[in-house]
Amino acid sequence: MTMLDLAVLGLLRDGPRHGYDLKQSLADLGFVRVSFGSLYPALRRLEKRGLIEALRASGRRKAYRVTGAGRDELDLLLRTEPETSEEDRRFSLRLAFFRYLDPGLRIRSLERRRRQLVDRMGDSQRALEKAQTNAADRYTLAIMRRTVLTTQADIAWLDELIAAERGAMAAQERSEKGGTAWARSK
Amino acid sequence: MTMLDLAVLGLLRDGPRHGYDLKQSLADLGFVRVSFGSLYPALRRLEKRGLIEALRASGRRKAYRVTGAGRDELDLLLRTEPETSEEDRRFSLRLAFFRYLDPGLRIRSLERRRRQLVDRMGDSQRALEKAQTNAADRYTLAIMRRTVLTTQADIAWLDELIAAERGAMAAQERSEKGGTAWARSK
DNA sequence: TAAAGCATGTAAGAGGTTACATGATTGG
DNA sequence: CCAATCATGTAACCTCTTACATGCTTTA
Repeated sequence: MTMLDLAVLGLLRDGPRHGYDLKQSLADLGFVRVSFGSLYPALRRLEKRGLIEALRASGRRKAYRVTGAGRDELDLLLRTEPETSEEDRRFSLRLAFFRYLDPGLRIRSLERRRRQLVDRMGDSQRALEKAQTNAADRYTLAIMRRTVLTTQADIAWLDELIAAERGAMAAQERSEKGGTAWARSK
Repeated sequence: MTMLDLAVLGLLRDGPRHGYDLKQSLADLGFVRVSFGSLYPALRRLEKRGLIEALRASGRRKAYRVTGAGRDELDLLLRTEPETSEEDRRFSLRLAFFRYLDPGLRIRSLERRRRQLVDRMGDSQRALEKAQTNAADRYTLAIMRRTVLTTQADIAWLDELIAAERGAMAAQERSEKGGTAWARSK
């Protein structure tokens, strides 16, 4: 299951779409430039695996929708924490489809990600300090400094996200424990 | 010429290295996990193109060094501004080998990069505002906010780098215009 | 009806990953 | 001397990119 497959599956979960149309949304998800030469084969791959199915509504466009198996597979992919090697790219993708993930798992996922980033920042800072004492090349130092700064910013961003998530969950719980009618209707 | 080829060429420019050894440095350059199955073929590719050559110093290790043609190719790659599609990844790699690029071109390259990032931030901010008025999904908004924050941080980092570069260039010029002996010896 | 853009598709080539195989060297 | 690690290499498989081919639909 490639990133592209996951992205397509997630996008189709909202409702049927055809290939040409998906291309736009894929760009928004960070696939700067998905070529049709990879998009159409991806659709056929997913179809062959029974995760999506084609609806020839229009004669020209070929829309696809996710099957039950596809929904199960997407749920599984969203629940499964990715390996370290894929961590970064997968995290953004999973986040894009977080609304399909159980709220409890969302927070756990965010906290796990936070731990990873904190670990990484420790490593980066140590590497930077070591490089500084070794009087490393100016540009090498700049790259390392950037890694530290980027990771810091990412952690701060995650913290906001986690806080918002906790707030939403608390609100959800309040509404479940005998809230008013409007509160129950999420 | 892939990112990997460029990275290997740049690393070897410092001096002969063998494959197993290169793997560590490649990780530092952002190749989280280059497999030997891609590294060794890359070395053979570069050798076939005459950009590097093997020195069988030890019986066990197989060190490579860049040839004259390899140095020319690297210079060309560093001078050439990458296409938009590759911009991000290439920029970091080029920066890692900036010391091999003409100082004047360095600043131009950094400023070009800055313009790209500023453009991108404009796009991101507009996309975010539009999504906010459309009451988009919380996570979609979070991803967009992250893009804006990351780009901002990157611009700030670049500004420091540009300032440092200007400082270094000014110092260089002063030393060239009849400085003292120790200043001339760069 | 001709042009421009929409939409799907395929083929060739390149490169990456995993897994496997193999030999050399070092340390206990 | 045996195990662990160093070090190189190959094969199968998969996916991506580019380029090309093809037909439909809108609009001028």
